Amino acid sequence: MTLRSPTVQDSDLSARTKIREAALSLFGTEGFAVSVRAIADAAGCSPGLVIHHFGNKEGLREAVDQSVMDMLLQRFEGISTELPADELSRTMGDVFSDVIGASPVVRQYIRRSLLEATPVSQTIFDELLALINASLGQLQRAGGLRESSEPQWRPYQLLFVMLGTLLLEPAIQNHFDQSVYEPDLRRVRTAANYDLLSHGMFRTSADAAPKRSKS
Amino acid sequence: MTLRSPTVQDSDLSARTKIREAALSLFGTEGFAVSVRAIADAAGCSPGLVIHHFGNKEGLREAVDQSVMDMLLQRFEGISTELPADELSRTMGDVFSDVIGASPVVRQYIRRSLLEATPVSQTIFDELLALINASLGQLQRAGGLRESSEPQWRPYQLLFVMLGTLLLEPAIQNHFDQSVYEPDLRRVRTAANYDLLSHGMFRTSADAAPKRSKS
DNA sequence: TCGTATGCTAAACATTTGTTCAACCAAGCG
DNA sequence: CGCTTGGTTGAACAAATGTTTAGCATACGA
Repeated sequence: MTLRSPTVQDSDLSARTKIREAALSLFGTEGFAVSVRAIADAAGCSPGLVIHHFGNKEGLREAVDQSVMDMLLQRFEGISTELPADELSRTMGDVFSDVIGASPVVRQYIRRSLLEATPVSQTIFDELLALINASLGQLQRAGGLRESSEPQWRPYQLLFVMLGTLLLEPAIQNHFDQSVYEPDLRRVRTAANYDLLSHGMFRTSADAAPKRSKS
Repeated sequence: MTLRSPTVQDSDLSARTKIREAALSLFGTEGFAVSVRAIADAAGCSPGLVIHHFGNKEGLREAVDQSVMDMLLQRFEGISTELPADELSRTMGDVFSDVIGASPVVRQYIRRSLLEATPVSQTIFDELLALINASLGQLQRAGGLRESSEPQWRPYQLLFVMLGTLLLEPAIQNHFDQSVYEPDLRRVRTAANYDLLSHGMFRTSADAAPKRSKS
């Protein structure tokens, strides 16, 4: 503890990081109930070192949460919502898919976090919602949104469509040969989402018989 | 325990059921890592009895899974997809919300199951997908669906919209005063979903300037 | 009535859990 | 060189875990 730069938490060189990443992976696949010994094995060190670095198991969880959050927030920084409206609505899904779905390990961890009521899950959720609301707001101002009697649910609907594949990935994956996060599949999914968000999927009577008189 | 009908597995009267329901609740809230002793306490019996009735902890999990599946499949039986097309598209969300979201305990258990890769989760998912595909097929035949270049993703999109609130309930709930599964909120959500599925939410250039020439 | 199967418990068992502790090693520095 | 400091380990510990076992009560059939 003699010379540490006051900018970040501490020396994040080798073993500490390796433990944290092993924990990220194992928490995601096995849940928080996974043993410290299993994490230590995966990191190639002794169980004692895990405790030495993170105080206790809960401290390790907080460190993992923090690292995931940092990564996500940093990626969010790079997203500009200052795009032309039609561009924005078309690329929103792509950006989301990139930011959230990049690494399988992170995907799994986020998935597991989102259904428990941990602080990090709430933060991720709120952050995503804020991003969506910013985009929707800009779209609204640019006249890129249909009017609706119940607009309050739109951010959530958008979130559902964009997070659906992430949340249900384990079940969905069984219906596909290649990973549903392959670039190819992601592209057609984004296109399908854009189509849904632009026109819906039900054909209404107004659509079926396109007349001029009905608004 | 004198007269038991040989139709079902065994005497399902009191203690066994109480253990199973306690496990259903605790698995949902705490995860499968919850201790047998905690389950026994919640059921008001000894830990030994849990093992006596279900063999081991894994057997208890299977029994809980089975009971949830039975309940869901039984409710699915009651759903008729033989409705007029416009009626079907309008009530689909309601039915789903009723069937899946009825009990908070079951909701939480399903949520936890769907994110993990257990057999029961796959069955629930496939069952939901089959139900949706049946509805979509009927809608398609009745001409109630828009044509799309990527129709393969529609069942999943529908699933995402309908399951989104269930999957993200813990995070969403923090943004609302009353339960998001209150009848009132469920109604406006269903309406909002119907609106989204019917018309989308983005205003396309075709919408903005309604001309006759463009297909 | 006896015998016996069943629902159930309390205590004990072996294993696994998170955590602690004493010691060791390597590196930096006087 | 000696001395300190921090990363690291292996063994140990207390608590919690899933499970087993012996025994108890009760109810039913013979």
